Amino acid sequence: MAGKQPRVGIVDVARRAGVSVGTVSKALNGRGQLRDETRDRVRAAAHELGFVPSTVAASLHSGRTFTVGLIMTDHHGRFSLPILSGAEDALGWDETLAFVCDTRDDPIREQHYVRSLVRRRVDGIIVAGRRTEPRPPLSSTVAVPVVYAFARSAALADCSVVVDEEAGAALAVRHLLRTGRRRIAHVTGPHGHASVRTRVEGTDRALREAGLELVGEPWYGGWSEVWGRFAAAALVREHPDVDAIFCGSDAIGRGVADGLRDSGRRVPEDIALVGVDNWLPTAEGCRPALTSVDLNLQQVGRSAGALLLEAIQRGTTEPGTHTVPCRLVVRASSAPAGG
Amino acid sequence: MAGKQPRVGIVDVARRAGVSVGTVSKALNGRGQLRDETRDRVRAAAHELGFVPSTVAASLHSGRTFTVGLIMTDHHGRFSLPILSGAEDALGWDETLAFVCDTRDDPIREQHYVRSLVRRRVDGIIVAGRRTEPRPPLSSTVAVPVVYAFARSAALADCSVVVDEEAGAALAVRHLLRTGRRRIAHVTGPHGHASVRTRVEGTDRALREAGLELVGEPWYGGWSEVWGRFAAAALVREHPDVDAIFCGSDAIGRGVADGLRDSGRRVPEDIALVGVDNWLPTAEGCRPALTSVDLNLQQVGRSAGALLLEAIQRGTTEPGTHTVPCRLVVRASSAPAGG
DNA sequence: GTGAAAGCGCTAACAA
DNA sequence: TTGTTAGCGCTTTCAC
Repeated sequence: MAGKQPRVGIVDVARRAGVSVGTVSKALNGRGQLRDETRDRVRAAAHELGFVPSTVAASLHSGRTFTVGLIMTDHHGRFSLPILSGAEDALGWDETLAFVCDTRDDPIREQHYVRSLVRRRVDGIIVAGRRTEPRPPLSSTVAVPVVYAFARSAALADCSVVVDEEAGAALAVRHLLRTGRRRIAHVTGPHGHASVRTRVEGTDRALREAGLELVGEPWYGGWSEVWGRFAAAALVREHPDVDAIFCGSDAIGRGVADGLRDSGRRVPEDIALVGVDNWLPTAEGCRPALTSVDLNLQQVGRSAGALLLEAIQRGTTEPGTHTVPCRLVVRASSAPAGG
Repeated sequence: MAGKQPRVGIVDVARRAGVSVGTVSKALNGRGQLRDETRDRVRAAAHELGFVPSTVAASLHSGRTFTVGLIMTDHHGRFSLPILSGAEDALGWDETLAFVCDTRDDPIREQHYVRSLVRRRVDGIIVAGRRTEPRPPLSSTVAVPVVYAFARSAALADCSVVVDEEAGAALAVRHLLRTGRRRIAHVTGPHGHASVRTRVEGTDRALREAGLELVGEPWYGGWSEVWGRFAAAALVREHPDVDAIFCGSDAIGRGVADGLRDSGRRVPEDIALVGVDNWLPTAEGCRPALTSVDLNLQQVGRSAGALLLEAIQRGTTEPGTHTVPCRLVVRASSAPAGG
């Protein structure tokens, strides 16, 4: 449909309403002093003509486009979509629209996108990471406010919003302790990942605070279910008395659940489980449903959006790393042993 | 960082290079006839000043923004992100950027987004569905080309790109037949879903072509693993001689796999399994890994992008429903019984 | 209360 | 080969 019929512009509306373009502008934007009658007449004319004002023209004048860029690096959007959704909440989804750019892990592509965004005069950029290691900042020549979300910028003066994973891990462990578990093990992802190390720290701290320590060493491996299954089997062989396992991700947790069942252990009766991510397809598909640490990504997005908005309005970002807490979502996998 | 230092514009470059703005424009866009020396001098000046041309100003003049809108209705992006990625390929990701709008299933919100997109003068809009039932078209007053992807528009004259799910189902069934299965059952989602009915048709057709028919009736239920587990148990009780199950989704397939194992059946030795979606977390997490019908969503996006591009350039869309074939991804769950 | 006119940053037709 | 100028569609002083 449609396409080439010449668009109706403000002058058409003006002609139709029998006023000047200036008046139309004022009428439609509710600015200036106009007689009600005039305002109504203009509105009517605009409506009849199906006039849709062009923000690109307005932007040219105001310097603001009410547009932001979202650089994402996780093609599936598991992290970046919740962040986008939160950012929209903060920026006003009915005001500000987001260009979504999937870098596909290509730095060249990322650079292109950034240039593209700046050329389009976005008001700001949110850079959403997929891993939590600090990431190289965008070229400092980008004359637009930037907020990093989930993965902070390696430049500490940049504005970043991250998840408090250390506290999240502690949350999980304290929950297990509260439900009566004492012999807690930890099966997690690759030692090379910052997330993994941070979560180990949180785990250790919570246990230490309770005068306990981890059963065995953390089991480092991959993020996959396969790894979880394997680790579970090995773990119960090595530590038959373990009564809870904190898993570094929901996928691992799910694998562990299956592995335990294969080994003849019941979840949660014999062994309680907690995962991380609260990714519904996995956590809820798990048997039994998996208690999980939610990373609050939407909240990360909201904070990032709010900080960006401030930066846009004040002209400068609140520098430093801002932290969002985790949230525990309790499901069947961690019911008290006595329950 | 940055923010308020007055932006460098084309006039600054002109002054710096000692030429007029027209010359700068020509030099930077490679248009007109310029001495090489001049062109270089301008480029140098632009570079030194960190000049980034504003596409918003250019758009005002050209009428094109090199920008499209992507309306999505699946918050997690499982369908729309691959579509976006394909669309970018077709539209040229380095040329055209996409505003991504998650309607959150709210028609009001959708309408707002559409108005917002039109105000921003996007060159076109892609509407990505989450289910395959024809969806209500955008208001016909939208004076911008629109292509519907995955879910076609209820208005047949609109331009839509959909997946050939009927053929996809037939593909799955023929694969099972080819690997020596004869007693094939079908466990699928809610009968109310168009996808479900279409896949049943494809299943029936492929069986009929082989002179066979479905074992029992299709098992309609939900899209969940829970349903798959339940159905598997009931199915083997009712039809102990079944040797293959075509599942309406990977989640169902995974549930079925678990249910069969619980019932003491081996996959694929006793019973082969095929799912739909080829969603890696599920298909590859499945034990054994699940053979699956890939919906080729990226290809859907590519087609949608290409059609949109044509529409933008020619000023009108290729009307009608365009179809993209499925693709079978073979994994362990459907290995020949004899293998 | 309303209109006229000067831009916003860039492009392109026309002059020089 | 380069400069001048008239817009693109809108906002906003400043006159009337």
